[in-house]
Amino acid sequence: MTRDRFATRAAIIESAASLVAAGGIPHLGVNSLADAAGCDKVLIYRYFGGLDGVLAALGAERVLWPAVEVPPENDDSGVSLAEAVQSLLLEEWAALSAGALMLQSAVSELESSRSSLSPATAQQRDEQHARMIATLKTRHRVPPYVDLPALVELLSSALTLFALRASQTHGDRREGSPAQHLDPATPAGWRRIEKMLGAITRALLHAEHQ
Amino acid sequence: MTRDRFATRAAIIESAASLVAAGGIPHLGVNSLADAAGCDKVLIYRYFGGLDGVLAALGAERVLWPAVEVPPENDDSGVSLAEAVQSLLLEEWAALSAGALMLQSAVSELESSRSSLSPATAQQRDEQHARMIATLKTRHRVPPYVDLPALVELLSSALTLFALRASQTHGDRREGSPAQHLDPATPAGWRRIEKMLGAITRALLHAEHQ
DNA sequence: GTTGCAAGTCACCAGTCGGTGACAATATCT
DNA sequence: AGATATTGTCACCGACTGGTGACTTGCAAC
Repeated sequence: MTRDRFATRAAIIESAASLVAAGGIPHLGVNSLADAAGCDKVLIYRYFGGLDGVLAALGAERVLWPAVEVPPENDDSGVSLAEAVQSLLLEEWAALSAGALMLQSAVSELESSRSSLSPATAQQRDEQHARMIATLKTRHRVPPYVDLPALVELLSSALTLFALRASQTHGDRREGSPAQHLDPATPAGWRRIEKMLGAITRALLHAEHQ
Repeated sequence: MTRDRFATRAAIIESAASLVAAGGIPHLGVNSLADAAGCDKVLIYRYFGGLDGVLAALGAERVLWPAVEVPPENDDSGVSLAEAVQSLLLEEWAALSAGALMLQSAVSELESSRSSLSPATAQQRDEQHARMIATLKTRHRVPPYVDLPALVELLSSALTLFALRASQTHGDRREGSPAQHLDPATPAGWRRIEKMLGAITRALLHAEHQ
């Protein structure tokens, strides 16, 4: 072992990230973390003061909420505000679904055993949405009667829950679903959700509407 | 102790319900459950085969998802389809927020440590939504171009996530939120969400639209 | 009453958890 | 070189976990 404090510190955080991504925060323990990082568990207490310190450091230097970027420079090239909002939300959903650590940190907000990751996640999400709305407002005219932050928050929450549920149903599709039933984890079901998303944004954000 | 198998069985399930409601499924253990139920833990294995059996029994005989009822008999008395959908969703949200066991079982769907409560929750939710849509369709004319199940699923998911997040933020409001920020756990923020909900249902479900 | 079976209790197992003190090895500075 | 402070290792602690076998208590049928 190279006696390098920064290196082992980084190894601990790295291992914590992958362990959390794999099994969730409740399954993260001092022993397993030290084992995965290839160091002794006493170093976790020395460097971070305990597991919670590791999670705090993890939240401080990792991306816990997808940072979607508004596509550059085609300000008014035919793309409407409704389409822009929809595509941003779908991008956020895709990035969230693909990032196991993001998914787990999103779940950590909801668990009764709170961790230091939860506030970091909430803050990153808020900042990201604020940035998204700010750039949208500079590039499109937002009708004054529509509450864009509320709309984004509502739709983003719905998509987030879909992503969380989908991440837990791996092939164990439940049968007996009536034809009427809609399952976002199914391609057909997801297409309906996408269509509904488009319908909502179009109905609310098109200027000719009320 | 009254040597009554059914009584102790019921006591175990009852204690399991309150323990889960209080601390979540991950905090439910054989020892604590037996202690709370006032019986020996070996009975848990004898009667249910283990903790998972208790959770399965719990899911089978408890309400894990609010069963909101369509208000009776005022079919066309001025209440529009949009208003009906909105009020049903708000009722569902209120019932979900008030039921600790419901909240915890909803979280259990998202945890990596799956339990036998998750499928029961999902099934109850599906059935409830299907019933809600069915009665809505009999009492109101639903425009053919609108996918009512998808709309309900999307809005219900958003409200569910709001309820889950709110149940975990007990007074530890985070500061430094910009004026632009929207927090559903705040009265003002929640009012904006409600308004947005109304705007969406109205924009999509009013016949004169599109 | 006496017998038999189910209900309930107790003691214990092996394993894991988080956490700590004493110690060895290495790097750094004089 | 030697002295010192830091980095890493090891062994151990008490507490708790899920789980099981051997036991005692009580009800109910005979």
